[in-house]
Amino acid sequence: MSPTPQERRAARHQTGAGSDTPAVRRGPSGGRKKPITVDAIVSTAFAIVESEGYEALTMRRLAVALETGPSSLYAHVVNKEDLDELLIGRLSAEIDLPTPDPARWREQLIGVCTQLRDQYLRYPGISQAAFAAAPSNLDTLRVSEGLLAIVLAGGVEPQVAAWAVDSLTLYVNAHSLEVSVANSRLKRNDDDWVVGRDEMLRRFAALPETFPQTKRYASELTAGTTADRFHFTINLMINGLPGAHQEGQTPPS
Amino acid sequence: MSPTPQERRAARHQTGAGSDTPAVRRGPSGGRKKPITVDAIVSTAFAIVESEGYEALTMRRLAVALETGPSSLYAHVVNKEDLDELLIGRLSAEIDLPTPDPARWREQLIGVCTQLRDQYLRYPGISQAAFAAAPSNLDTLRVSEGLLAIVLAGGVEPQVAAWAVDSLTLYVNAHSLEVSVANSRLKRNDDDWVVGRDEMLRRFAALPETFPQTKRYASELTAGTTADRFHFTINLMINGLPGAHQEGQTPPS
DNA sequence: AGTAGATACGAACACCGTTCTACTCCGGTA
DNA sequence: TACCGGAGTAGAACGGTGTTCGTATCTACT
Repeated sequence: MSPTPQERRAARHQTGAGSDTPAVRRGPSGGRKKPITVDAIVSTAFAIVESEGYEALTMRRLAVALETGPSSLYAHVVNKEDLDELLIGRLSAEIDLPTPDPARWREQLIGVCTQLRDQYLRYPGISQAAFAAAPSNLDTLRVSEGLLAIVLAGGVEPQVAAWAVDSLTLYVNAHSLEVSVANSRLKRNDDDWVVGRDEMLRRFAALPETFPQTKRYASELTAGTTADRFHFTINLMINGLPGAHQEGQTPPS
Repeated sequence: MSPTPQERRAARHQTGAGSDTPAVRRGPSGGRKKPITVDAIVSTAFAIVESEGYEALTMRRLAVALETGPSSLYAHVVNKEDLDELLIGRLSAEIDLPTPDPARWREQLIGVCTQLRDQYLRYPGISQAAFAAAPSNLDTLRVSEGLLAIVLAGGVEPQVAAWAVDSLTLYVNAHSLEVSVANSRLKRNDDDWVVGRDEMLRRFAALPETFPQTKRYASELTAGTTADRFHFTINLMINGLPGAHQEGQTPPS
């Protein structure tokens, strides 16, 4: 009874929906107002990541926020890796997936990807955890299922659709991670990190003649916000999909 | 004279080609056969990453391999972060860039991306360092220049070309990182990590009815090697580029 | 010959994830 | 009612990390 953290983790994977014990309150609740639960741990972790970034999320920092010791966490969580999985699990659980509409499948796809990006950027650096997280998690699998359904609704061949979903999610992760580290770089300004676009243009202009294209198209290289680049790439991948309803054409009805 | 590591790093960025001091041999070479140089540090680091993975590359492990103490490294390298930058710098320096051929620009692009992936996978997990590395490094900038030249040779509009190069390199990094962590996962098998394709198929089949598409197309979802998926995505992005010579058509000559 | 400067390195600091062990308190049972 | 097993809570500690400080050593120039 009262499953160990290891058993909880196993239940979160594909081994069927684990029979949830009612979790009767046991043990000491001495000077403690609120007992430590997995949910409380995850919520506090999210608060830390949101305000201080993912790299500030340590077991000790988390324990302090919960007014306890680091070892107390291990009664509810297997690992830090396990905690990471819980985080991206809850994050994916809050993505809402539209019912696939064959006429609007491309924008639906963009919508879900944008949701994912927004969540990742809201909790800076958390996409690093998403890279390590197992795809066997039920919550992340739910998002994959939703994406796959949308692409299939677009009439894309199943094999292409399956791989495209993986490509898209991987790119969303990568983009979010890159933006997150760039943002955290310019916060701690001690590093010689190029900040503004004009500064970047000046550096490109000062480049030796070995970089002709970079010098020539410095303006294009530094143009656009991160959001612009995000939508550009997502569109690049989606438009490449040979769906039944191509190139924004409406179906023959 | 004898630039500090900070100055060396600054020279590696875009502040022109730093005047290289002849680096006359100074200091003690007591019981030491070979002096510690930046080059020796980087080479040893590569050897460690190649054989034990990026996560095994610690300052202490590196110091042991060089038969010295950890603090000795900081005379040549600013940071671990700086060491990472040196690593991906040398890695990019070994990419050979073809002279752009407008007739073969797509395969040239694939070739360079494949080279990058091979290097990243040869040193497992090093793509993590590539994410954090500043794009202002001269060696990485050389690769970007080469890629941009190829895409431009394909007749792609400059703005599209500039962004596409970024998208491509970001995806190559992400793919390599994902493959690396997956490989390192199945080495330390203590985790309940799904290994084989058949095991994955069985898990997908055991999924609840909430995952209809995933169950239906489990075969497609688990099909293909990582290399297959890599080339699929690269082609997806490249074929989406509206170049002058579209869809494998030969130019009108 | 002597000194200045560059190099090397041991010791230590603060922090990390994790484990071991003891302790406290509750619920069910005799 | 008394008790006792077990679940939840912590404190202390272990091995590991990146990094800094102070000091010792050796070379090259004055």
